[in-house]
Amino acid sequence: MGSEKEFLQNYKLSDYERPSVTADVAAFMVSSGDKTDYRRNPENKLQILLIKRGGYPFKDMWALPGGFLQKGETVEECAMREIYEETDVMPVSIMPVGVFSAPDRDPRGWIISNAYVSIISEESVRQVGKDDASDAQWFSVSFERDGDIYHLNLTYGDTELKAVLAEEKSHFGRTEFRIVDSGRLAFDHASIIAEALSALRSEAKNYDTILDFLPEKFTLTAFQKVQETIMNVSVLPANFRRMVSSYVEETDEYVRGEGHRPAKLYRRKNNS
Amino acid sequence: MGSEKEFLQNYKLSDYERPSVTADVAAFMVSSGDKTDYRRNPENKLQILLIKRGGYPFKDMWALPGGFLQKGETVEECAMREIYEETDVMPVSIMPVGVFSAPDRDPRGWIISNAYVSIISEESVRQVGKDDASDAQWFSVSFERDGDIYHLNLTYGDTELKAVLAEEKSHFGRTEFRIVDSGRLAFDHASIIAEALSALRSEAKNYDTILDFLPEKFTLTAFQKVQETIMNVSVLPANFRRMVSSYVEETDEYVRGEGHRPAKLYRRKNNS
DNA sequence: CAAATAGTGTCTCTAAGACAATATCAC
DNA sequence: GTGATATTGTCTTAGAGACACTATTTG
Repeated sequence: MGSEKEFLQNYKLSDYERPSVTADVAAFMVSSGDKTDYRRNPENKLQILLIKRGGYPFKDMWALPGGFLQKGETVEECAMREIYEETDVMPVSIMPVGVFSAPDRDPRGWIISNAYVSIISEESVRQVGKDDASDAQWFSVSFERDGDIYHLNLTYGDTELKAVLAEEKSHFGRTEFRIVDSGRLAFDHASIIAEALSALRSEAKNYDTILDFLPEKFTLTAFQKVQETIMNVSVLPANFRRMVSSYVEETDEYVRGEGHRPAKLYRRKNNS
Repeated sequence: MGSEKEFLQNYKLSDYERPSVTADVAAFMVSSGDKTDYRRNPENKLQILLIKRGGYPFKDMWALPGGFLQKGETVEECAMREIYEETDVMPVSIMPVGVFSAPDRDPRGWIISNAYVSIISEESVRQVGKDDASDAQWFSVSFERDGDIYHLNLTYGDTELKAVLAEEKSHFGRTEFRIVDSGRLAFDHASIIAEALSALRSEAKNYDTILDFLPEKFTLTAFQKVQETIMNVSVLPANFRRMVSSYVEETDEYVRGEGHRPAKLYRRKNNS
């Protein structure tokens, strides 16, 4: 053991070239739209946080929030820090999507990206407030399959980003995507977003994952709408209630004044 | 666009310190043990490939195969290359497990590891042949839960590595493990192996994943034994057959001379 | 024949899907 | 009352688990 100490004292990491390492985060939120009818419930939208790039390369194009790994932090911490810096919200949960390390993926040089999905509850963002002049904006997401081709459409106000991707390979329940048209998204971020969505959808079968999107107290209909928005499916309310019954517990509060029967508020049951 | 070109010509990645990046691979194989009884089928064992370290740090301790990312390759390619260099076998499939980037995980300095699970079919390794004097050996794996504590036991001949881990947090179907006792495994590899096993088990519910462990032609009993070995469960043969029936198709060959009714060989059906 | 595995048929049980019916509110 | 959502109950169906039974081989 003495000689291991000795070895380490003299050790110098060799001068092989090293890559720069970044963490990029696809941060998703499910937002309830505005009420159009006093008694009809609003539609939900899946949204993703994008940042308008201020400098080269890809100046004025939209990109995922992210940044370089700093010494002394883990990659997860870096990812959480980037989201916190952009939104003032600490994400509830974060999930690795994959490593993007194609040698030519960044025109500035050898930079590999660790991609994460993060889930942010609408309530926390609402409290912080959105700045319309900011370079960080929430885009509505649609991701549709059309044969072997996938269309990823991201919209915020008049800004529409339309990326086209092709299914590359599918392994372990997740799919890799090749960019056909990056649709004004910076770097390879179109494929990162596609894989992040694919990962999110395959996880969203798990009700615990969905619960991370919700505030502390919620109605079962809100719970259901969030899952339907993420998964892009629909379930009969009666069956949904039965299936989540072991994940939630009643409170004695109700949501009133909605123009229809008030809904009981539930909270997450934190058992197994 | 002219000015982006100009920007890139003058761009130099800033002199922030960069980490070294490695890929480490938990390569698993399911081996059929030796026959003890002329008519009884042999037991199966789940095995993992470990390398005895020749130099410091952790000299003479066992570690996962892995190595530094080289310029011009992706992290996946690096992981596959490392396995190929150690076994002469190109893995059928490879799955990301996570990024291990705790600042103090490697005494040599700032080195982050991208961990992968890889699945190797016994047949391909048999053909290449094993070298008993080699520093690369297949260890039998047992990973048992005991309350909040997990015991990871790896054995090869007289060599027994006994690591103890604690469940750190469980998110998205996967669990993170904190090392209580590394059991003579180098670096943080005990926790990488634990997480790799946890990831493998959660994927092994998918029959396609299991099929990657098998040779081209196999009996349904072999198929079942491999799944039972990985998942550490048991299923009634009748039900297993029914459940995999859509994944396989018959050949007209049989395995004879086993002291009991010959089993039909099947092959993977490559549909949907 | 004995011992072992290979393979088939069928009953049961459970969880998900379908759907009908009732409850309760704001206007 | 009307129109909307909230909530409950029950029938149906698909798939997994249990288990009894038959088939086929080698020593």
